Amino acid sequence: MNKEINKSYPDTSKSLPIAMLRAREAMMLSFRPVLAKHGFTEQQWRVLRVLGEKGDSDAGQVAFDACILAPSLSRIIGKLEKDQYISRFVDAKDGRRVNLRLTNSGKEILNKIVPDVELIYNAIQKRYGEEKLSTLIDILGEVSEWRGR
Amino acid sequence: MNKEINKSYPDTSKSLPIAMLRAREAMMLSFRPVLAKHGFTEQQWRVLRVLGEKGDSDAGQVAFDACILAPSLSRIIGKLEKDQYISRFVDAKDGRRVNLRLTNSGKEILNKIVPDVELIYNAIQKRYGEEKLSTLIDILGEVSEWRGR
DNA sequence: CGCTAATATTTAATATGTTAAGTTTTAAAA
DNA sequence: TTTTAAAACTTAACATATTAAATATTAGCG
Repeated sequence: MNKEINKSYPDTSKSLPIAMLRAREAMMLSFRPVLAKHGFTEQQWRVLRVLGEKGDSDAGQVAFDACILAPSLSRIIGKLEKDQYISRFVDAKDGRRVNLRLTNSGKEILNKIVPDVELIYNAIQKRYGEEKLSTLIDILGEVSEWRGR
Repeated sequence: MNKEINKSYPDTSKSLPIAMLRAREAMMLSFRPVLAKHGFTEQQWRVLRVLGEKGDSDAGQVAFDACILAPSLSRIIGKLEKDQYISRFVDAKDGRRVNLRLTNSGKEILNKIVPDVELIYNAIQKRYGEEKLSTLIDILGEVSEWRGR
């Protein structure tokens, strides 16, 4: 009887945003404990990773790469700097920009965590196959280009 | 020169969690303003949608369907109830459970927002094609089954 | 039936997400 | 060059995310 009433509403199981949220959450349930073991949140970890991968970057670039909004990033780098994992200094050529750099301590912890994270990722890859995951990443990449209407 | 140093780190562009975050964010940039226009956040909207689709449900079910953790849901339904979009009452058979129901006001606003949201979704579908998006949702569904290690 | 474990939800504390407004610095126009 | 607009961050305010602990209720067991 409720079926009749609700027939007109769209099916959330076909909602792309929710589907992505669900899938992401399933994976993070594996990753988060590993990061927490080392005392980092998911977002703090993304900042460290991005700096490790791309080297010194300004805050705007890190925000984009780590997919974190500027206001959030400000707080996050504040804490990471306080804890001595990164250093922060204004750009010499453009006083508006803030450059970020991993400290030695930051590099060390990064090298310590990466293997644990890779372990999980490899398990996921073994479970679903490289091809399927590669297809997934490709389509996600395309959808990331969406710039509304 | 930085390339040498960073060669050992994994490539975030191949990180599934980040890829999903990015793609999701691209779509939400279109959806959020529509919801904001009606005074709802993304999460509040998911709760309304789920109740509209599945009818009366207990909080635990809504939490699962809307992919929102219980503590967050508690506050969200607190606000939605205060604003008269949903009603909340303890289950008659199990005093631990809280049942949620859309009010008439909630159904009205739902019917008002759904078309706007569908409009955007249709544009996305036209842009990428049903087949590709269907493939995407399928793979996301599989990955959602991950119960890691 | 009474005790203990398990469930469903809520509260609390800290961190991040989101939008708007504020600062400082740079770029561009008049 | 002076004024003005834009850019890059930061701060602020409110909402949500995450984990842990507290509450209340039900289920199971002896």
